[in-house]
Amino acid sequence: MTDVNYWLMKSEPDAYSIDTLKNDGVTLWDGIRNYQARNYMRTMKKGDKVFFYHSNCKPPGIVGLMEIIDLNIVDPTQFDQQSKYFDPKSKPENPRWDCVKVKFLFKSKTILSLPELKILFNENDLLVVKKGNRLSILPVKYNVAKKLLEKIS
DNA sequence: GCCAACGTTGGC
DNA sequence: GCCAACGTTGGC
Repeated sequence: MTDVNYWLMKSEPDAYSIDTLKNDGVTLWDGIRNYQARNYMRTMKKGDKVFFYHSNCKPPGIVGLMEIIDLNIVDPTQFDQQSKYFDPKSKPENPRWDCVKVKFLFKSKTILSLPELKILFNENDLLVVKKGNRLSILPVKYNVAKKLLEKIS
């Protein structure tokens, strides 16, 4: 076993793409407004690896790998009235949403598309292949992660 | 653009 | 606490 955990995080490439992350190097993964996704983030550890998934695009799929470098950061967008992620119910003395900081590691040599993922895995192995799955942050099992890494490296 | 899945909200 | 209505995600 290993103490590194693996995750998958989705982003629409129009909003934030793997190329933008490659250019930025590091970024704050803000705007998460789903409790289950937030709770997964709270269990992350520094050094965990994250598959970057492009959603709502053609084709959707895994486009790269990143690493968790910082944890438990209060999401600043929840207090920003100009932000689409502004949450009027969240109070600075008791913030509702937090986020992690990630670092770019590498781009997939070729995109590992959702159709390919569906051939390789069932929904018990990898939740992103489940029809109607809307969770933007998912845990990835170690043996599944190993297989994914082989495919994108 | 459609719609399935499912989380959230609010009336009661 | 139930549940219908509504909103969002995201594949197709």
